[in-house]
Amino acid sequence: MFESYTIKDIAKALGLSTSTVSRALNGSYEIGAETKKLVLEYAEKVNYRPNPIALSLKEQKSHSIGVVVCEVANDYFSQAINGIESIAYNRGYHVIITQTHESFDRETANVQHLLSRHVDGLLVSLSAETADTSQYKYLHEKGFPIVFFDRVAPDINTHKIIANNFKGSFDATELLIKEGFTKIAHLTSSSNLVISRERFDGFKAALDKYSLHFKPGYLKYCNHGGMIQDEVEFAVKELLNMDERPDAVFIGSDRLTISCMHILKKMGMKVPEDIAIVGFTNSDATELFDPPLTVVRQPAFQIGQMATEMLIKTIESKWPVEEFTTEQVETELIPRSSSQKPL
Amino acid sequence: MFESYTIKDIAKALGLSTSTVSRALNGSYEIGAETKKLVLEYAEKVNYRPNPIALSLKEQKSHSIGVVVCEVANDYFSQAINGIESIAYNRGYHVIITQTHESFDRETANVQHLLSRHVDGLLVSLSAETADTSQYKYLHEKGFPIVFFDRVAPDINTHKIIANNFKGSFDATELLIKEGFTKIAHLTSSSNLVISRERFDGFKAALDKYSLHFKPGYLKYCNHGGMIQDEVEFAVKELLNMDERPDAVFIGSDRLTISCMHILKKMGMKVPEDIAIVGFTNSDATELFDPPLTVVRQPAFQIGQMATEMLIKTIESKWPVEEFTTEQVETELIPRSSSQKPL
DNA sequence: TTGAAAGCGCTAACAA
DNA sequence: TTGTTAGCGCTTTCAA
Repeated sequence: MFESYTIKDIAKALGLSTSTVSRALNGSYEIGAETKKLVLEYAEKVNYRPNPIALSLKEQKSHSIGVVVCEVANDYFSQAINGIESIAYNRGYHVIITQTHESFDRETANVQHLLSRHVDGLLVSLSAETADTSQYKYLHEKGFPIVFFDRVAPDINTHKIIANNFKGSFDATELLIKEGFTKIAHLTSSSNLVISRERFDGFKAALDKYSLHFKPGYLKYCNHGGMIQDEVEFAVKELLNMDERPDAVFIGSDRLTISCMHILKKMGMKVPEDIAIVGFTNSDATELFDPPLTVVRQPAFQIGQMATEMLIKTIESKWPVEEFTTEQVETELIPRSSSQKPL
Repeated sequence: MFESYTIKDIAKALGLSTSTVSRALNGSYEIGAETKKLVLEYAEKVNYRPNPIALSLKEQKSHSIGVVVCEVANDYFSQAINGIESIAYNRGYHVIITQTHESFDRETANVQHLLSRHVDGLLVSLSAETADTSQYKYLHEKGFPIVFFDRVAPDINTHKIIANNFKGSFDATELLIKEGFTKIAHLTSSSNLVISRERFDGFKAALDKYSLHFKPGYLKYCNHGGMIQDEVEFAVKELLNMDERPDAVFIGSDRLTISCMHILKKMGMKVPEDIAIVGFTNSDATELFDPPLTVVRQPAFQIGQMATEMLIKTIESKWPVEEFTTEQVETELIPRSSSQKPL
């Protein structure tokens, strides 16, 4: 084990009491300038580092924040985590990341685990399976700091930060319509998720604006968020086997977009000739795809940063926080060939 | 703050002493069956969770492991972290992730930060900039558990886990040679990294086997690991502007592979017509590229798992660990069109 | 079989 | 200005 100096060691070495040393180290007023200098210099010399565990025990705070996401190996989330980490690091918090793999049970277990670790707050993006948010509601009512990002809980009035999913979807769908596509399907994540609802609404609104009839069969949910490959494949095939096969599909999630492209490729379908594609994704490799993919991109890094700032502010608030805000950030539509109407 | 029951609460409620409760909870022998049952039932009822911070303070262990990687938003590392998390979670450790962004200074700060947090051990993959590994050497000599993965420190005799970079590179290069390419360049990460050396050696060995002359100008290092876009662009352009322009390039890292593809696309170069490509990358979207990319893939998830298992074993060893192993895992070459000789 | 008490590193109320 | 002491939650020796 790697050990370091304690306040006690310093006290002993200098012939002082631990409280004096503590005071010197913490820049208290009630301390002699001489003593203070002495302690500080010695502490510097032996490279003294306060033991955060002891501090945590004392202060009843762990200086850590728990993160609940479906997966790290997902461009959106890895970028968001990057943002989370950048803020937390500077503010002296450490970040404990847990993955749900889109399972509600795993999510519950993770939250329990994080609580038992006494995290000071939670940054959560719900799993695709999660329909029941009562555990969060309970915590929130007890005054425990929680910030939701991306996949938020609709029925909990706490801080939230989300992309403008409606507009992102509207714009993407409108792009397809303006290109001349009329039979536009929508492949999306779990119907449990608010983002799925919002993205559908944006999609539907664009259809309505151009008086295109919405065909219920053109809407496909993947309730496991695409974690089960068969689920996506089944949905895509159903779409392609319809009597009136869609000529374009707007996809509502990162994982689904990439999965769908794999499936289409495997089936030998040509994009955009056989079917045009626009999808939500934060992968920066989509420009290199065949064809280059038209995407809706979210500012994941900033979302992570904002969520973390909000959370830390809530954690450190002297007063119980009663006012909660929902921040919305804009998405970016990047038009490329996958959404172009073939001549 | 969200609070939970303590051993003291239970003791008070049951009219017992804290030590008795502690014994009951820990399945000690020296306890009456009745009392034990009573305590256990009550603990269950109130959903008692031991305070890990108090435990850490007592045991002088934090039950956390520190991870040092260059970036989370990188397919190789996000997959490795996934593996790390999967093991750590089950073994009751939590994982603190830090990112170096390929900077040595940031790496040093991260290690200090992790140590001040009293992590029980370190899982590290060096930054591209890191030439000086003395901080690790110092810790290792003090008996502090460290496991290196992927980007290992050559001069420290501790546990390491790496891919068979030599063979991965040899196979990739051989594939290009067998296809008929003769002017093969090598674009790789920092010359500080052992993996760069190993990958170069594999590359060179394949050249030698087929009696192809190695042209020093065909070797390009990116000492910032591709974090600086200009650095990659400069290297690629130099390669393309050579009198005897290479007809293929073997790329030694994930980030570089994707960057290089972006640059070639921007320059309007055709792959593999103008230049063929094989690259190390763990992205699962490369199949969708134009053209589909021939890649060397590492079992990142397993590497993360193995490294974590080794680390936890070292941490929990009763005896000072003296024997260190270097585990090697095989890479996978996935041939696709980017390495095919045009007819 | 159970309880009292000390101690892990630190802070802070209280005393001097 | 400095020291003494208690206490954060828990384990563990020692005593009963």
